[in-house]
Amino acid sequence: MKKLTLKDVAKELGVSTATISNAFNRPDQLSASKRTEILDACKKIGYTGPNRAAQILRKGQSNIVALILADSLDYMVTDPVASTFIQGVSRVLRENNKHLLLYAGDSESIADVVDFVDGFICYGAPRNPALSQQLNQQSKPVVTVDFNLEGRPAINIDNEKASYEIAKAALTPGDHVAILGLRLIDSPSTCRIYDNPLLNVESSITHRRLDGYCEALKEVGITVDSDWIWSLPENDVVYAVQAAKEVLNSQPRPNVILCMSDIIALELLQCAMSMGIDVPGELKITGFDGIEEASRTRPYLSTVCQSSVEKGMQAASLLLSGENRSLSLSYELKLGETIG
Amino acid sequence: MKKLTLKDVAKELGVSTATISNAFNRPDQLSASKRTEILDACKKIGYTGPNRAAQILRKGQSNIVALILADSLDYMVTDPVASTFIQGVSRVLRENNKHLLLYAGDSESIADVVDFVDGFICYGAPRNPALSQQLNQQSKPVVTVDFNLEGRPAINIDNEKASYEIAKAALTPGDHVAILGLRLIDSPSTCRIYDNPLLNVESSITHRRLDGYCEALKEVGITVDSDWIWSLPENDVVYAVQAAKEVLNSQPRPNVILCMSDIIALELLQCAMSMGIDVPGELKITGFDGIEEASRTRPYLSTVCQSSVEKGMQAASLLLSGENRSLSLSYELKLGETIG
DNA sequence: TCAAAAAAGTTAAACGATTTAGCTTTTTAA
DNA sequence: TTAAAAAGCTAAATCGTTTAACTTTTTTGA
Repeated sequence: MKKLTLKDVAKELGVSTATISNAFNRPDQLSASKRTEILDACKKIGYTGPNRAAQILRKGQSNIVALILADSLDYMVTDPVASTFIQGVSRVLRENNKHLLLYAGDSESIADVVDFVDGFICYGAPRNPALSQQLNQQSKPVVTVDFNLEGRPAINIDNEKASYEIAKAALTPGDHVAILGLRLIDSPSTCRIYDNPLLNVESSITHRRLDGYCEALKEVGITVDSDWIWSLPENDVVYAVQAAKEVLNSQPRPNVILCMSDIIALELLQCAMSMGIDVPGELKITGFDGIEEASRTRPYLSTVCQSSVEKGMQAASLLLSGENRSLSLSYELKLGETIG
Repeated sequence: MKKLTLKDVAKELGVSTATISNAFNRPDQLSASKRTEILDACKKIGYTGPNRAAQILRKGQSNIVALILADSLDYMVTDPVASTFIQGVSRVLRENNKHLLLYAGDSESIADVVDFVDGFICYGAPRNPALSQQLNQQSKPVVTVDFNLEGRPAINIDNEKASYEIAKAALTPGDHVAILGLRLIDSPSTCRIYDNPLLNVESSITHRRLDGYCEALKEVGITVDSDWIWSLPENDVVYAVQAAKEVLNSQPRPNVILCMSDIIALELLQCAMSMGIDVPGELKITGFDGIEEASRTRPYLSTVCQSSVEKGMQAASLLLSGENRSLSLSYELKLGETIG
């Protein structure tokens, strides 16, 4: 049996399609009695309401929000920071009867969805820079997180300040310092910077973090050559392990390593311990993010805690509100046992 | 400036709308020369292709697949098992240019999306049983995972057999056994079964697992009273901690505890160790799932390993293929240090 | 009591495409 | 040379709603 349409129902009840439509969408447009009469009849004959596909076309509204994650979903979905972010987003969307479409930041284009979604939340700089452009050229609302898009509302913490502070807390004059960074250069594999040009992603948060570290280093009177800076292509355990081994086997071994994420820091910590290196005696480690696991290790990690759930909730709220203001969220320094 | 429509383009180029449409969708319907001419012109005037919302209505196809997760997204997105499943799904969808809509299993209804999605993947029994009914009544393709829906293709491992095997490996005649189960009864909080009626979710995998345990217990000649069986409402750390404390403080303390998930088992393990209980000397523990963390603990967990990524990939492939066959995936017993 | 205002419904034109059937024109086959 | 087949294109119907504009009926207030 074919699915009923609004037209069928109208014919059946001997009223116009507009009236049926109004019964569902605009109660003020008809008498209460007629409305309940219609709704009851619909239930009886098995009409569950206006077809959503048609509604989307006609109203130009789908109740679907696209969440553009920086990289392929493959990486992102299992990342603890990203997935708690998704958690926050989904919580608010749900409260507002919106639906969540996950979109990979390394996609070719947003053309596939831009016509029907109600808006975008963009989490991190999309791996494919074309997406940023496309996002900015289209007219649906966008909220960016950990990333900036000219003229669009953004949600961030002050990455530079936070990195400065955590670095400052870890550093002592004379330290030999290494930095394990994220996407600082454009390479698909983990590598030391050497003379590679820094990736110029517009207001990338990892560059902000680097700036913060450098500020602190300068203040303490330490210089770090670019070959003591690593760049991992993804915030993933695989790359973290590799980088950890590399840095710990480099001569002379650094006694402070600043990591741009907890994932990296934890892997480094584990690697160091398995090599019998004393943390924080011989090696101090700092992370970034404040994931749960970071407080369960022994010694527990020094890191910058930011609430991803909060970020997600704020992002979704901001998008739904339609306002165009940006938000700077708070963070918290957690000075743990890995810096003594 | 308003967005261009196919009609505008047709007028501009002096051809019919059908031709423009064909240029984008059915190359065989026009000459190659005309096609490139049209496509070039479109690029020039800034027409990016047919409006997707209109396409969805007209074609009845959106390239969107809804993934219904058992519970609220809030719980599910951060669950390691669920999120690796999502990873698998997203990988295959991406390869096929499909998009992923996340849908909560505790939603009121699927009416919001059923009209426009191309199909459903249902991961676990939806918290709201009405969804199962609605899923079965509608005509779009559905693939179920860790859960069965009459007449629909399903993907599972043999939960009963796997549980039987892991239990068998852990048990010795005379053991005092407890079971930490999942959603065995209908309660929003962690509780012992006592005389509560078992939840009768049609072919719930956790009941299968219980059956497997019981089979093994019977064979070894052990009986387990229902008050030594716990039921957690969610596979979440919070409930796991609570249950762990409860069971470890019960008198007489069991010396074997069978857990229906690794999350539960790991929390139990940690709790036991902090209480100074010797594992596996005084207490043997088994888990279920084979999450990564389970192999990183010391002693490492005995569990049933199943590949969630694989499950996700198979589910998506099956859905896209349109076939109606079910799949029984393989699993692997990992007999670790927690059972000695 | 009566004009004006408000309420309740209806009509018909969008929304922006796809697709079938049919009409020309060109190519092929005999 | 001509009939048949193929290619290329168009007109018009359709997908299932929403909504602006309009008509008719009811209510209101002076």
